Amino acid sequence: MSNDTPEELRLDNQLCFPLYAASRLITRLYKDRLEPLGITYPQYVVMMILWEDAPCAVKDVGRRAILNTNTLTPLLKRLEEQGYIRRQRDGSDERVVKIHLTDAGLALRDRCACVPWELLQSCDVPMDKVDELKALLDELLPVLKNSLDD
Amino acid sequence: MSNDTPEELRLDNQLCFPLYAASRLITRLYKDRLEPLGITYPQYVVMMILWEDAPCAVKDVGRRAILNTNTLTPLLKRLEEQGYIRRQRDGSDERVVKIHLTDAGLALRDRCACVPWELLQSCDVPMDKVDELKALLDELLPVLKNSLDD
DNA sequence: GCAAATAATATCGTGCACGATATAAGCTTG
DNA sequence: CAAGCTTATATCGTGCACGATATTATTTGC
Repeated sequence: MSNDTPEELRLDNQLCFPLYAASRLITRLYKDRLEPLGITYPQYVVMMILWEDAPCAVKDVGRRAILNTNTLTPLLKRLEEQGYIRRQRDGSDERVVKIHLTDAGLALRDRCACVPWELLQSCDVPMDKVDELKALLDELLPVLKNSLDD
Repeated sequence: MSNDTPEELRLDNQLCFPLYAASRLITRLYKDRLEPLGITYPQYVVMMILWEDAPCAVKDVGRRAILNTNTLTPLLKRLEEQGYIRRQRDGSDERVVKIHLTDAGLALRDRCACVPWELLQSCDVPMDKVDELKALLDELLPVLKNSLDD
């Protein structure tokens, strides 16, 4: 019996599926290393942004992480409960909530320093492939952002 | 004031972040085209598997989609409510739930046929880059699966 | 045959992700 | 300076994702 599914609807021919699957698998890999620190992968992304830019408005965190406040507000509240950040209204513009790093939040950076390296070690994927993949994704990302603005 | 964040913790140096971001952006792109059909992107992935393999045990859908029953069971129930599939215990092994396509489920395939092509058109990303990216991801995926089994 | 191990689904709890809507502060323009 | 527009954040509802655990059916070893 032949299968009439057209080629373009076969799972193995999709670009999006391996992207979607790889993203989830990597999040699982991170979990083992981030769970002892009490944070999730999306929280880790937000912390990376804050380690570079804090103090930083919620809006600016969202712009870099490509996340809206409906995702960020509860996530930031959880980070605040953990004691890693402080949320504080900006005096000069009361609409803005600025995110500040606490001492624990800054200290967390040192405890995370080995995570990216350890992760690369754990799955032996060749370094040149990683670089190639990253270059392609960095090219794709702005294109995707643009087509969502239309 | 200098920023002491080590290079490997900078967001722009991560491989995983653009993967995570691109995956989410693409899901948003799909949303516009799948919403009129009443399904989400993960449901679309499951339907692609069923168009190839139905009738098919939940376990086998999960193996291909890389999803466990805690995600699949509710997702499949929603597809059943929409009338696209039928869930039915296997007579020869009562543990197994086989997923069957309904007529509407099969008809949905034709209505989805243009989706992958339309999506590629909507964001003008060059075809050779897409192929390159897909090849790299198909190489990465098995490696990731392996390192999660350890 | 029957207890223990294994296998296939299901359920539960927590945390994203996101469209839609609400709220409140600031800005603008007549 | 007031009505209306814009901006920043928050809230709500739905649907993944997934670790942990429960449930029921089959298989395995004695």
